[in-house]
Amino acid sequence: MASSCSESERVEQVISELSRGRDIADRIRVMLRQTGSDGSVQILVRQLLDTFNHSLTVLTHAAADDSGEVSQAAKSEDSCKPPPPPKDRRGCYKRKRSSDTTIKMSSDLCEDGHAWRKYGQKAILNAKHPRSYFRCTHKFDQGCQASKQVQQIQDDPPLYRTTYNGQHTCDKSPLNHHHILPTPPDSSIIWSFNRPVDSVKQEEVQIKSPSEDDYMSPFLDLSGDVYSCTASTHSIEDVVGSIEDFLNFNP
DNA sequence: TCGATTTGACCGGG
DNA sequence: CCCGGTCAAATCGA
Repeated sequence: MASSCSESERVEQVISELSRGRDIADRIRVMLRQTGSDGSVQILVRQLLDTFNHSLTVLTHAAADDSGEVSQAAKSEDSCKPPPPPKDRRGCYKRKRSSDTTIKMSSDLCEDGHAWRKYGQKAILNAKHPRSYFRCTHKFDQGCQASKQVQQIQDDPPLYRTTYNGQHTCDKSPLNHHHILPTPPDSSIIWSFNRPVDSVKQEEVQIKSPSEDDYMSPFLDLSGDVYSCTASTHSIEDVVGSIEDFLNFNP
């Protein structure tokens, strides 16, 4: 892992190229449908689309994992502070399972329409930059369970990964945030891992989809460089793991 | 003064 | 036992 910075840049380029390939394949699929072409050809094109989507998923995951190689030499112990009083916080919180998680890759920290309150920051092993933890400002007054993590995964150009957890149940405008971004999302990649009962996200898919047919890939492709993946029964790790297995046949 | 952020400690899953 | 996620006291700033 000597040159992971340039490596992540290359990964981004590959992601971009794969996106184009996926779009082209998608257009071919539409044309085949319109011309009533051979069903077996359509299946092949569908598989091609899946391959593009799988590859994009793996690369995004790899870019995130690979984004740092720097030492965690920031563990400086402060010895000049008085010892804090002992606190018993056993059982004071439960770690959440990663259900209903949306990962957004973005070149800037654009506003998503919700009020967030930062509650923590942590240096992550093998990551250059610390990860910041946010929860909805209305967590306590309205019980909103939404939270997000933001981590810079690349320096030049800056690339941020924002992981959204949970749904906003607060009064603020719910969940149109992908559509009300002040800047066009063409520099972002959004991966949504949702259950099919998640009507809000499904609506998002419908809005973004080019209103076509009944393409039944588990990977729903959206317009532009925004992608969504529906994982009906799997966790993100399961999906990514199976994709990685799949890609072992396509190195 | 009060809400937001920072930061080190604590907890628990893997 | 390591490391990521969360808590909460200290600090900041409007």
